[in-house]
Amino acid sequence: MERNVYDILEERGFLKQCSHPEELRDLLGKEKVTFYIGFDPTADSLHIGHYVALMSMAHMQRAGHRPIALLGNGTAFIGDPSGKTDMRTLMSKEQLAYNASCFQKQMSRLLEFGEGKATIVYNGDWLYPLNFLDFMRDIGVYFSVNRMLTAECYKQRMERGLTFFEMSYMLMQSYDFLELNRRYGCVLQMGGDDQWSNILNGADLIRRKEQKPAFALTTALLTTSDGKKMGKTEKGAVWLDKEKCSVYDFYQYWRNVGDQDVEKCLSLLTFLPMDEVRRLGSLPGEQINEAKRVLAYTLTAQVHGEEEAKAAQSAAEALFANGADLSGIPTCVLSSDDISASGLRVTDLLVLAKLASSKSDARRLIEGGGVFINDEKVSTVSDILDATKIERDGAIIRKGKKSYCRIIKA
RNA sequence: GGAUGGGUUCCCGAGCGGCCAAAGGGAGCGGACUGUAAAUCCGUUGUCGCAGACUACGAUGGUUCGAAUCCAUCCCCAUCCA
Repeated sequence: MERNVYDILEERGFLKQCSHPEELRDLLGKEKVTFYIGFDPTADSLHIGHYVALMSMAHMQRAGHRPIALLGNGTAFIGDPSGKTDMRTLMSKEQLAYNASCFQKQMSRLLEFGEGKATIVYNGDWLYPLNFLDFMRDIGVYFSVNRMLTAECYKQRMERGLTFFEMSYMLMQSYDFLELNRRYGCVLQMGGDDQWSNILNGADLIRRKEQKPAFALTTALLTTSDGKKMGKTEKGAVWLDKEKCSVYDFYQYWRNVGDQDVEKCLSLLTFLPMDEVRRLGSLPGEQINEAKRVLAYTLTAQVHGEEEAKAAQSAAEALFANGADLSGIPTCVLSSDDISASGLRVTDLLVLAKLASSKSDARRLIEGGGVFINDEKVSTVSDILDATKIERDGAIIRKGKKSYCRIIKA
């Protein structure tokens, strides 16, 4: 008898809250369960926060259950308000459709799609045609405002203000669950712990309206040991798309996680057996770097493939431990226009290499002594790179200790 | 709809006619120290070839030699009343 996936999720630290733990565990142990997680396609790539959710889906699928990835092109049309303070930006249906297709591509690396396997659905399919009055009569009546306001997530919002839309977001998400229950016999919704009340209410809706069992389960959010959100870089989120976050940067991000966070990352983001995870996580002192290498390599390989991961790893070894292969580090190819426009001034090159956000920024970096070319410190702001250095293998320009870019002539 | 208080740089938050590119904190970046970690200390954080100029304090106009600071209109937000 295989292990119950519920126990696996629990052991790996995914489990946060569950509406009916015993009942759900039993169910997962005895039959193929259809479940779903929703994703709002508000960007053209998934980021690492989504990845935890994908991992939980993958574990479920490996245990024989059937995942549905719901793409919220309907809900995202208005914008998800939870936790956001900034204005929700309105997105066109076309943009949402494009984003959704990007999501789908990235998901297929971890989930197996096909007949009887994982499926992708779009909630716009049923939300766009929805009639407001019907919806209120059929669904709205099941939601008590009093009860909603006692929910923790709304309590916090009460201080800053709450719009009617935010209240109804829960109804829409609950309705999604109901719709999936009817269409696909979906009985479980999973998601990040911040989604708890939305998910729970969906399950309740099914139980009340359909008189059928439905379950809610939330998984841990990726946070650092001091409770901050993980997956942020200077450029924003850690994206899964290598155009938005280079493989090298991706690798480096994990290579540099805090000591306290390695074990958690290994267990949530990789499939390594737990005793190995625990062994790596408890390595003392400097040896913990071994765990970080494993994490960085394994996760990069999962997301970008073995080849890319190897390149990133050897580039990292090359730069930090004087290895040889530099092919994997980010490279900036200069056209002859770039060369004449920049005059090969180091400040301009830093901008071209995306190591500095502006020339002013570049200047500050140089003044602060943080810029090196082929390991020689750039001492003055007005420095110009010798044109012969970008021939052949090019010049390695470095910002600080960890950011590199190879400058090479086209 | 009415009353009151607000909208400031990445975030929080001071400033309330010139000394403001704007205090302080957070976060980021760089340096030192290290283990490509954390903590700590130092520097830095609008743009442009630096001095200097330009663009910025919800939006648009106005008053002033001079506005983030005063006035008008508008838009948004919070609290209370309906």
